[in-house]
Amino acid sequence: MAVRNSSIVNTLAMPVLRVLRLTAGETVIMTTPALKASQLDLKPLYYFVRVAESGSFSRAAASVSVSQSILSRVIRRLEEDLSVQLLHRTGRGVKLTDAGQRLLEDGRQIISQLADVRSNVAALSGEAKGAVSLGMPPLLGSMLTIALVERLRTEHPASG
Amino acid sequence: MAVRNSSIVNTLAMPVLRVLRLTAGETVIMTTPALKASQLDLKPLYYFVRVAESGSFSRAAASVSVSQSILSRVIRRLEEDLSVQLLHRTGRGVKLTDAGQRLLEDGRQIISQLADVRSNVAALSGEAKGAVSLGMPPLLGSMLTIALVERLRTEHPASG
DNA sequence: TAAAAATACTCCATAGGTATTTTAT
DNA sequence: ATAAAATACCTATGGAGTATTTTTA
Repeated sequence: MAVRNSSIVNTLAMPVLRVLRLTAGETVIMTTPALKASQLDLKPLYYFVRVAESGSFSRAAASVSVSQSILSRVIRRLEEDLSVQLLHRTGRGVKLTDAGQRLLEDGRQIISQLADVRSNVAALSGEAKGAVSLGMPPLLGSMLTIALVERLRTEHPASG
Repeated sequence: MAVRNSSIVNTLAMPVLRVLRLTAGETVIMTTPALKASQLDLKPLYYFVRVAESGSFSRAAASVSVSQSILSRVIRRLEEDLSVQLLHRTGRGVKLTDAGQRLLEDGRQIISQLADVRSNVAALSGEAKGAVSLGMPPLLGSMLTIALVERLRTEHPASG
C-alpha cells in the first residue's frame, strides 16, 4: 500500500492522528500512533512495561505498534544500561526477574507522572490556539468525529 | 591532548570515572561525565532544569558540560514538542514563563524519581559483582582512593 | 519442530560538536 | 559594543523497519 504525504496533526492535546493525502479510490487504514514521538518520553521504559504486561516480546510488539526486533534490542540496551537482567527469556515468552518486577511498578508510576507533566504544562500554554484540521475517511470519520468534538469542547471551551 | 583507549568503568553505583590508558609522562585531566548516556533519561528535561536554574544558556552549558548551541536547540525542540514557550530570551539570559516555572518544578520531581528508579532496580541486581578496576594518575589517586574505597565498603559490604 | 527471541543489515531523527551570525541591552 | 542566543554545518548514536537466524519448551 502506497502512503504519500504522511503528516502529523498535533494541534489538539489528544492522541495524534496520522493524516494522509489520498488519490481518489485509495483505501487506507487510519491509525493512531502508539506513542507520540517526543523528546520528553521514556520509550524504552514504556516498551518494557508493555512487554512485561503481555509476557512476550511478540505480543507486545503488536500492542505497541513496533517490531519485535526493536523491542528485543531496546530492552537489551535497557538491561545493559541498568546492569541488571530484567527478563528471563524462554521459548514461550518472558518472565520478570525481581529487578524487572520492581521496574514494572516504578516504571508505570514515572510514565503516568510524565503524562501529568505534559498536561500541567499544556494547561499553562496560554490557551491552545490555532486552526484544527482533521482528515479522515467518511466511515471512520462518522465514528470518531462526535467524540472528538466533544472532547475538544471539554478541554478547550473557548473554541466554542 | 591525545586520548587513547577511553573506556568507562561503571561497576560501582557511583559517579562514573573515565579510565584512560596512558603512556608514561602524559598529562590528563580526570573527569566525571556530566550525565551517563542512557536510554532511561530525560536529557532535554534535565537540560531545561539547569538552564532555568542558571538563568542562562551559556552558564548552563558550562555546568552541564554541553555546548550552548545544543542547549538552545534541544530546548527549542522541547518547546515545540510541548507547544509552549518555556523561556523569555533576552540579551542577558533567559527568564521563565509560567509554563516554564511549572515545568521546572515538575521536572525536578520527575528527575529525582527517575534516579530513584535506577537505584531501586540496582539494589535488586543480585548483589553487584565482578572485578572493580580503576585507573588514575598518582596524585589524583591519592586524593580519591580512600573515599572511594570507603564508599565501596558502605554500599557493598560483601566485597570486604 | 514450531513459536519466540536474537541478529544483521539499512534508514532516519536527534543529540552532540565547532564556527559563525543575529539579537538585544 | 558586547555578551548571549540562534543558526549552519558536520558527525555519531539510538530508535525504527525488514529479513533472517538462533534458541528452547
